[in-house]
Amino acid sequence: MSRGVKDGNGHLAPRALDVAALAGVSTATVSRAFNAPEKVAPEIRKKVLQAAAELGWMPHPAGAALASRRTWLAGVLIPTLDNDVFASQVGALQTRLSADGVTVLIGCSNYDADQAVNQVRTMLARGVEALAIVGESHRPGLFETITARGVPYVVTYSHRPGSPHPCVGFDNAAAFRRIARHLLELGHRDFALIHQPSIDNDRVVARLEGLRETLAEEGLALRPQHVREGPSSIVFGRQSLREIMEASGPRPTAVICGNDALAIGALIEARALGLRVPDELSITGFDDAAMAEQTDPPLTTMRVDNAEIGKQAADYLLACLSGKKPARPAPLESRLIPRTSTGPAPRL
Amino acid sequence: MSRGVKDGNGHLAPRALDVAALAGVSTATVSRAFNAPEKVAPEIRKKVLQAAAELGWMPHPAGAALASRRTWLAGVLIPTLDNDVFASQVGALQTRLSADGVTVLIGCSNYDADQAVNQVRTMLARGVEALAIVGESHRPGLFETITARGVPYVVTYSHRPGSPHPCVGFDNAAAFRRIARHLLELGHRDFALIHQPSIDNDRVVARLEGLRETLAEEGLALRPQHVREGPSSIVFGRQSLREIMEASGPRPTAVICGNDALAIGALIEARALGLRVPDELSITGFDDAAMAEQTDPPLTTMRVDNAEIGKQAADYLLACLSGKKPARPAPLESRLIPRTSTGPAPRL
DNA sequence: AACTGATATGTATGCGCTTACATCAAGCAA
DNA sequence: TTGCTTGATGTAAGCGCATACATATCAGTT
Repeated sequence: MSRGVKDGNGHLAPRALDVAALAGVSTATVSRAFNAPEKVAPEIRKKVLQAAAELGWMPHPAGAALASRRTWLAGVLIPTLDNDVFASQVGALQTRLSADGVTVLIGCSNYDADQAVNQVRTMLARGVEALAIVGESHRPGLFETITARGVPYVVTYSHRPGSPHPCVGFDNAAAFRRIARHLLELGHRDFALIHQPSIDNDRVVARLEGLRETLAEEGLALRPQHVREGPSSIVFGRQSLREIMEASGPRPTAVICGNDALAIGALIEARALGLRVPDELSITGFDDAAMAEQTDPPLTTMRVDNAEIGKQAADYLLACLSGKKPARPAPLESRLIPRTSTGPAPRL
Repeated sequence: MSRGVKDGNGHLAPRALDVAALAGVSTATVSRAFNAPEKVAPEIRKKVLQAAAELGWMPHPAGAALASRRTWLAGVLIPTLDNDVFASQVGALQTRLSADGVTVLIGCSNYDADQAVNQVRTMLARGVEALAIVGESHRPGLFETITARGVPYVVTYSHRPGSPHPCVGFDNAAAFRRIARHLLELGHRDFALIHQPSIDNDRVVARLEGLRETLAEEGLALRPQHVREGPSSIVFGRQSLREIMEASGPRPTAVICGNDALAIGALIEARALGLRVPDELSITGFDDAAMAEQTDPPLTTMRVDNAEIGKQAADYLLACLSGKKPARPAPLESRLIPRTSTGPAPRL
């Protein structure tokens, strides 16, 4: 050990040179023993590994990154960790990437477009070599910043036909079309909608469009007083259902909710209002959360495999990193899970 | 630009030297303009910043880390992101740390002690300068590895009196003592317990001890057939309550659950069994999840401020990083939220 | 005018590692 | 034997930056 710098314990941090000395080889061989084992004679490699273990040495990532121009870092931009949907995407992404030695940096935008840009900048400054970004409605500069750096990226959670970006996700519009079809087939003609904030959120916007489109095909539309937009909480679901049911004019026979929390709120409030579900009112959710099949009645909802999104996004980015030009991923399926919170529209 | 290395777009990545040339200063001044603005004349600084913006330059983290011996990286080890409790801790930790320029690396152990050690090793190899670790029951070597590197750390989520580690969290044993007291005061004498896996989980173990201890003070104990350990899911809660109620011998009048999911399951099953809550059976949860106040009846549970844990852990680590020897954090409060899933024990 | 001290900037070294290239040894064909 | 090839190892040059130290500048003193 040749330097004076000590770590917090008064020990000297070993370097490749120390390992090399102990093993009786050069630093080049030490490096190769770790990064290109096939180029090193087995017995030499063993000596190096043993010396490293003895000194507790690991390659210093900064030195390695500098010399090799590889950071083995990837970033993921999500709205928040406080939502299972994104948490499981991140979890799966990380599991897959770390299997290939890539470490994941997480950036949360808190649903704020400016924070999103900042987070991406920060991750880029950290040297991430690939990025997964939830959604595609971001500040204009965001994707330019990324491509200007030549960093491969993938948009997750949504898979809009015609998007200029590589995406891993499902077609949000199609998912809501599916829900609408389900209810139309049950004879519903009067719909209400309770959904999460749509600003800067292309997933939500796409869903609304899918819904409007499908209703329009039947000459139907949502009455403004039957649409509520707000935080995706049980409480907002309850409050919204009450307001919708108290509004003047004809009552809806089906309430479509942007996620299961809102739907559970609606379900609870329906009970409080003495409305029988599904006899008098049908309610749908989205996500198929664990709670959805435990409600009374169990909730009809759409199931999306978020872990699969994370995994496929990771696969795509890994392929990019290994120099391939992978094909654009195919859209994932979202699946209607019909339970008993939906039923035939009540006879007039 | 002097080198031949190109990024993925065919552009050359600018370096401090390029910025220096454009601004007509030395690289030292460029560095100072970013890292020690007060040492640079305002108009020169402005020129440098402008040149950097023009070239899209940001300090390369590897070079910076190598030269300054600072990585500005911290790690957090949690069991899983799939649990709100940990997700919000991480979220708050990250928010606080990133405000001070520290990036967070996340390691998930998936409740597996070996993975925990590996994740910590990986993060250490990445150069993290501080670590937050959920819980203290880990493989023997884990904390030694950390201290051998001289890396400051903090244990989160639990705050056991007498722990050798600095902890940010609440006293799990005390929290369950509180629950037990609450039920004892209501006159309950026959208890059941449904809890999550206790292996490698000091938080759960501490809670069980707190409970056993408090019951023992009254000469009471849990009958083995009234204790169920398994996954913390609604389904397991349901199934467990059924088994407990079907067991031979006297029935419990109160069921204590390890978290709200289990309690909600128990609540649902109680209804299915035709048991009136709280008249015939009291049920308690833990965590005070959003759903807890929406159940029928609303769930009596313990509230813990997980975001506060994350924030305080971050504060502690930040203090360590700035060279202080901060005092050991005080335990946080967990608070009983009495709702109507608990009531007086039924008369015999 | 000469000197002092404070402040701003430049010079040059090295952080720990990877890797192109040089070197060397050994095996084999001629 | 010689020359050539192949594979294993060493040599040494950076990677991009921060920073100790040297130098320059200038205001204020005497």
